[in-house]
Amino acid sequence: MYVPCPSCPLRRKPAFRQKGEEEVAVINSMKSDHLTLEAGSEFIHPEQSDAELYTLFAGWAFRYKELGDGRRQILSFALPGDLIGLQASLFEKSFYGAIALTDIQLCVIPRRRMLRLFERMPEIAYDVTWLGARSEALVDENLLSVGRRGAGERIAALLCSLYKRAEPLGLVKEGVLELPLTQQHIADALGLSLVHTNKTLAKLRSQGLFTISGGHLVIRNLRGLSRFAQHFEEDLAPRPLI
Amino acid sequence: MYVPCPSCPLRRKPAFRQKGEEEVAVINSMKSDHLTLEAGSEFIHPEQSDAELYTLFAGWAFRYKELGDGRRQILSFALPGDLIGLQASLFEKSFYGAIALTDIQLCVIPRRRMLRLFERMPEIAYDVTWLGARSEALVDENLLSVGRRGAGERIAALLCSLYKRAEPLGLVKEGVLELPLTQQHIADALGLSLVHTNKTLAKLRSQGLFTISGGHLVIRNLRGLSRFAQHFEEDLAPRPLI
DNA sequence: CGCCTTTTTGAGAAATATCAATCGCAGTGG
DNA sequence: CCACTGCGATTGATATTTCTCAAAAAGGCG
Repeated sequence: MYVPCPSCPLRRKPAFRQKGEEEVAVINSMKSDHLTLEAGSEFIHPEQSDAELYTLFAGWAFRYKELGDGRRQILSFALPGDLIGLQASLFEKSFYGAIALTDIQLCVIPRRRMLRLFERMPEIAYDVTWLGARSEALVDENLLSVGRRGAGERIAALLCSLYKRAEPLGLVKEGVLELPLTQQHIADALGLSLVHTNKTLAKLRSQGLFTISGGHLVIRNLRGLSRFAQHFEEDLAPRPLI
Repeated sequence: MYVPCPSCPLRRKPAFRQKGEEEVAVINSMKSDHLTLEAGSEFIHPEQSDAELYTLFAGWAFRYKELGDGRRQILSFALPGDLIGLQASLFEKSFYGAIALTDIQLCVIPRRRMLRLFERMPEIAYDVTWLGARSEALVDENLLSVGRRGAGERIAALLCSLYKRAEPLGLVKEGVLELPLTQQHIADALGLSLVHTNKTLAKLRSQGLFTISGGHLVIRNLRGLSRFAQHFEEDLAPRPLI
């Protein structure tokens, strides 16, 4: 399957800034491939030296780092429209790995074309930089969580954040968000152990702020959950889609 | 005091990539000011809507975020040559604050000139993006620390990282690095309490891997400290200086 | 049904936080 | 010179949080 950028359904979502035809055409010309990968595939490897730049077209993924003895930290989750691999494609080697959480589709922008892209269309270069900055903002927020929020607050903040990001992508249907995270993923993202994550999650659920089962998340009171988590950031929108 | 980019002493350090005259001239033309600020000054405020882009010319600074009730997380430390404020200058408002740790000097690049910069010199735009990605990499590494390393490892990793970054800037003299961090800063950066930071630091010191007193850090065994911290990242060098 | 992954539970151990002083030292005013 | 003040470092005692280990329960799937 190959989706040409001008007819990309993502581009029409409210989450994204509408672009002119010419710009979309240039983006399309940069795109070298459209990949389909199974859940669990690692498409950027730690230490990999020739990673490409990707836009996640469909599905969920995450970036992670790990220590020598196997301890793993998830750095950020990626949703459709997110750019993945900017660092990895800019540097000589990647300092992180990226794995598909669900089956995914990726638009590929070859790293070699990056500089040419900067020369050819400065607006797009600006947008790439913007998206890189947004990616850092996501990690910043995560670091705040892991460093300063308690276990319950961390989980609440993560759910809020994902929900707020998923909504303008049209991923929330009738109040239900399909969340492909296992409790292990949540623990890995929040710097918690699996067991503690499970117990804390149970406690939160029992307070009635949200429901989560079988991969379906329903937030009964987003305002209240945000307040509990002290999570007050809205997702920046509209944003560019490369 | 005003330092024109072509005669910038920083630019000659081994940490930085040497640039052509023309490029340096353009950078110089972008620079609108050279500020001198006292230690403790906050030069980017959380929520600020019109932050400029800065290059730290001299001194140390840090970026931070905080929760409503005052809990504070330091996101990253900035050393000379580092770009600060890319997110803040790209977005409508800043999601973090930035404060001078020591007396500092900043080169100012007005946010308004950013897009023009992208049009005028794609190589520089590429470098800005590169520096933004490096900034994210620093936060990634911090998040790994806070999420997965124990207190001792966190401190060791932080010291290693700062030392490895300071060295190519010529800030390490006869094995001694002047470290302007208070234990409270270390605690804020690592997601630890002040008391625990103090006790852990004392324990580490007693193991003889390093010495730290009166703001002077001497690492006796960088290899050993790195191994203990499981910190194996070298600072990327050479890198662009904007 | 049997096998695998994920979730859940219980119990005890370890790490880290909090509270409350005290100490050391540099600057400051008398 | 000395008392006084303020900030950062240090210490001891105690309270919480979070982790680890071990095992059982619950689903999903061929």
